Amino acid sequence: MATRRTRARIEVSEDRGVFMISIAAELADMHPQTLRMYEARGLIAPRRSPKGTRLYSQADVERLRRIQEMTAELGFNLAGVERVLELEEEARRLRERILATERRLLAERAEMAAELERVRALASQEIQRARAARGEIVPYQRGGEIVRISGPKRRG
Amino acid sequence: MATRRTRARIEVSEDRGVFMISIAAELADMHPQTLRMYEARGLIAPRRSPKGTRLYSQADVERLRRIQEMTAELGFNLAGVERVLELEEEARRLRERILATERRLLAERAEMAAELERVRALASQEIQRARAARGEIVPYQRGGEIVRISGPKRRG
DNA sequence: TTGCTCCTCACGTCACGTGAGGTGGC
DNA sequence: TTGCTCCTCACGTCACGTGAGGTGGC
Repeated sequence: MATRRTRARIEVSEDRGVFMISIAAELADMHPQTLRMYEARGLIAPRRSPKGTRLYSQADVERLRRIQEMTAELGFNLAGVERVLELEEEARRLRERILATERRLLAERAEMAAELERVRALASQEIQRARAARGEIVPYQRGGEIVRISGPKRRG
Repeated sequence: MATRRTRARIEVSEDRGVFMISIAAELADMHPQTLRMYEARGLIAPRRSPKGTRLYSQADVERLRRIQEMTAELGFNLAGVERVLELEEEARRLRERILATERRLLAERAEMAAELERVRALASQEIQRARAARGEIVPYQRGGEIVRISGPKRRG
């Protein structure tokens, strides 16, 4: 194998427990004891090593930072933090649902427009066929008539 | 005027200031001083009489009850209460928007179905006209041909 | 005068964060 | 041994609720 010139950044799953409590506390700018307290209150649930040591994931640290922001900067108590986290999650889901519904609206519009186009084309064909019904040859310039969606109907 | 047998319930606008602080406090199950404190913190804004007496509306009392629930039962502090009230309002607006978008989806579907029907009817008419073009009489039973939305096209 | 209003100040309580103290395994 | 982990207990601080105290107008 060739010698590596650049170091690859280690890829770690967001949910994998990788930080022991002292590291997680430092990353979240909290006291380690505070993390234990939050766990006792059910605000955070780090994994444990086989020996019982807490292992915090990237996502855990992210959550801790959000909690830190709410308690230290915004002044919420822990009961409020729990509810706010729930409500923000709910708002996120609602926004997703709005996006999905709006996308569906656009998709159905396109679908219906295509359907209308198809129906118009078919109608045009049928009219051609009806005109040519008795073996007559229909001149090309008279055959381009199209049925319009709306507005006054055109007469040839 | 005839004597009234039944008393009409007095109709009061939701936003009209009608309760003095002692009444509002009793209705919200709070200490009057607590209401003054909440006002100082910007959590509630009762109107004032010309003399300066606070006048709480039905909506104010409703809001106070919600706050009372959040502080006394759920244990939020006031910073949390403020944020939760905001987020609940946001969730309410998002849900409204979902309903509006879904209603619009249904309306557009109906509109497009009607449009398709109109185009099909027009096409049918054109075909009739084409067949009758040279003064021929088109028998009624052959004239009912319709352009189909989808599926294999029918041949007469 | 009584009972309300207005206001400010102060105290008690409780939640929360953190420090201490003692244990155990790399 | 050092420095981490685990745990429980206890204390300091701060927010919040409420009581007290003094004022003023129906």
